[in-house]
Amino acid sequence: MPDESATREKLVECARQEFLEKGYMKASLRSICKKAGVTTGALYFFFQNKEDLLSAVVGETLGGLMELIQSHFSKELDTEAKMALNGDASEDIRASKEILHYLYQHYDIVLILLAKSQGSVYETIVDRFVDVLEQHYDKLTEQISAKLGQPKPDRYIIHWASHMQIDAFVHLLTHEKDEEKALKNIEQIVAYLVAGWVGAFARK
Amino acid sequence: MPDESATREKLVECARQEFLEKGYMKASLRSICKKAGVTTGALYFFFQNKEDLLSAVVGETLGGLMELIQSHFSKELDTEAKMALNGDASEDIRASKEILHYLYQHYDIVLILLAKSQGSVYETIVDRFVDVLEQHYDKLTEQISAKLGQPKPDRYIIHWASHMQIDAFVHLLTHEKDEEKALKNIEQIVAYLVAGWVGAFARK
Amino acid sequence: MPDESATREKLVECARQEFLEKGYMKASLRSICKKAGVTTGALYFFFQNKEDLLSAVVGETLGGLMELIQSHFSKELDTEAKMALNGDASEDIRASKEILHYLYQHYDIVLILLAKSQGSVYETIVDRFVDVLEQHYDKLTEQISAKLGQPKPDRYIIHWASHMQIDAFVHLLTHEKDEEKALKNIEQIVAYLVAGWVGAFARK
Amino acid sequence: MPDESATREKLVECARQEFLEKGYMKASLRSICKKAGVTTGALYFFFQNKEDLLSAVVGETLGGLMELIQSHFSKELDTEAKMALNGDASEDIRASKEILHYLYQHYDIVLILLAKSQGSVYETIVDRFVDVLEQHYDKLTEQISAKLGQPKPDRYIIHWASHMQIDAFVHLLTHEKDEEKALKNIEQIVAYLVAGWVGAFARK
DNA sequence: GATGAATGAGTGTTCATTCAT
DNA sequence: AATGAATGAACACTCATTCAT
Repeated sequence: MPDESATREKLVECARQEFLEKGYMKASLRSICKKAGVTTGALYFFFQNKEDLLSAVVGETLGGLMELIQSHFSKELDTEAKMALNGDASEDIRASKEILHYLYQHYDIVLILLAKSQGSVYETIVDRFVDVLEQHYDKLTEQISAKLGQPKPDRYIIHWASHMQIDAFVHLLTHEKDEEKALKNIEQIVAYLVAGWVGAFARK
Repeated sequence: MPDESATREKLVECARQEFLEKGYMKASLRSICKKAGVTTGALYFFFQNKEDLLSAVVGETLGGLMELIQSHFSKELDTEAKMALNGDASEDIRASKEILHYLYQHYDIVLILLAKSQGSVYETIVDRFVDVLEQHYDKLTEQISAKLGQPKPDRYIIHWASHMQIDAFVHLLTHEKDEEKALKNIEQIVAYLVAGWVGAFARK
Repeated sequence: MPDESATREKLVECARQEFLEKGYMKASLRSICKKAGVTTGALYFFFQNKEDLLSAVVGETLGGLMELIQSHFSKELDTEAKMALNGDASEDIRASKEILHYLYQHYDIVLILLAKSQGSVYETIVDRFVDVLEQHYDKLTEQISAKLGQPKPDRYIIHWASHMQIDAFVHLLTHEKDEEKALKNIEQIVAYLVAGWVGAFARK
Repeated sequence: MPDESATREKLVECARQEFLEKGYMKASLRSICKKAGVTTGALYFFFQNKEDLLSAVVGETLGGLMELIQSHFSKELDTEAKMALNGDASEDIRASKEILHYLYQHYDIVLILLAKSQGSVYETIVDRFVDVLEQHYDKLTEQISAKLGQPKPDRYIIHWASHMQIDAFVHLLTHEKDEEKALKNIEQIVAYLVAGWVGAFARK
């Protein structure tokens, strides 16, 4: 929004391609500039350094994604707990599809974030997503265990399951380029994960 | 086995440390040689290039691991199918623990393989593990679906679940340094995963 | 006098800080403009180049200093020669204090000139001060040697002693931030230097 | 002594020229390598960085000079004090000539050290020389003042006079390329400085 | 078996300066 | 009077790799 410079936009666009192709570390600023038809000096007029350029590529999308995830996983838990007890995964599926849609709308950038950002500040971004989910599931299992009169799953298993859920998105993205097919698959994945939670309670 | 040169071994050992510390891409051959107290020429006498050195570090352990996994997931499926139908996960747990034990015995190298090999041939190693599991589960679900008279889960969900299972190991390894604790956690994970399979069948 | 632009003044002010902090060579025009809140284009509207900017910072003060020195060392020499012969250094001390006061009033700029101008036209400024003194002492020693009937000190020693006198100011400035203390020290320095001249005559 | 590589020596030699010509900061490693007919990689095989290269150029000579100065100014002071009281500067002259000879034998390098090292670790090297002299003169004036029954000159004036003495060497070196002429001049300089000390005592 | 030396292309980054608007 | 954009050359430094000895 704030910037309308054509050169800047061309740089961001070429950087996106380069990061996607080679990953952050192997990406070459020279190569990006060459593609964009400018000199390195021009790049450094718009961006402070390599990492800042990555942020420019990724920032907006990341912000939106973070918001989306938080909005889904920071809601009132009561309804969700009840649905979970009834084995109703419809809400989970709806949320997952919404997120998935966002991911596919920003396909390249999300891929850079999740799989090509090694060596940058974003290399641990997955962990931050996991954190959000983990807090959500911590509270949710708390409620469910209270209602069931059964012990809550281990901290570790909650963390792990949150991780798995994020990994499920990553996997979809990296293995299925077509959004429609991905949307079909996500339903089954959610079914698997929901059933997994059942196992997590039963076991304990 | 084939090599008994002290220099070679020192190089491999120092390379292991360097790869573990910095990851494959950021690892410096110079730095490895310095630690080993030899010159780069010596390194290039024993190894063809950087990647070959990584193979020397990782090869044996990887081979053993591949064998172990294959031995577990290429057996006769009949018994396993029956156990699965009875909800008996004891065999799965036993197998998982055996693999986990192997992973912890070769902790550093496995970590390099699974989390520090980006930029090398091994960056897709996880996929090869997944392949083995996928083939196994493909056949297993075939049998189970036949016995249940229910449709088999999708190809994708089989692939994905296999991936999740491998990721579970990766997660354990990277989040839990202590083998004993990891062994406790794996039980719950297996419970979760087994329950997940149930969900995968039910859905379809 | 000639310029009243607020931007120009801000630039000169910020340049002064930067030059003082980093020295001429390491000073960055970018950094100066940033501090001043303008772009490099603005700087180049007012100044031709980096050196011209330094001149703007330093020019007026340098001019005043040059005048002051010249006014002190281009006077009639007769009286001074007589005082010197009587061992009376009071006039020298007075002059030195007046110059020193000027230096401390323009502390930053003088410091830039004397110690931070390497790489610019002013890196040899000390030599120009020395020239003035040298001419003065050349004539003065001429008179004194005539009156004493003793040979004049060597050209070199006259040049050197002039240099020492300038260096004395530089040293004071760089080692003593407080003007009052500097004023006390200068008396002893003058005593040292005057006595030195005696030695210069005696020797020859 | 320790190194006999022709390339290394050529690099050191070319670096000496470059540092002398442009000063440390403006010296370009590229340019040095070009002159030496090697690539930058070769330079970095022998030296850790730009500063290390400067050390290689300057180190030995600096070590020798430091020793020489220390050997002259760390001796027993008793004789010197007596000579000073008798106005006998012959020993001072002898020492100064010996040092001066050393300086002229290593003309280029000394010049680099004293006048071209700004931006490197050596930019404050003069201060270290001054320190040695200052300590020497502190003790010497102590003895002399005791014998004279007169107060010792100020700390500041001792520091300053030490500085002047070093500056005298710097001045000679930078203004007189011919050692023989320099040797003649030094006698008069010493006479001036010795007389100056007399003034320093008288004043106080 | 291993060294010491060297290559050559590459890295991200900074700089004073220019100029159309 | 000043901006925003861009140049182009330079910088110190690092890398995997090679090879004569």
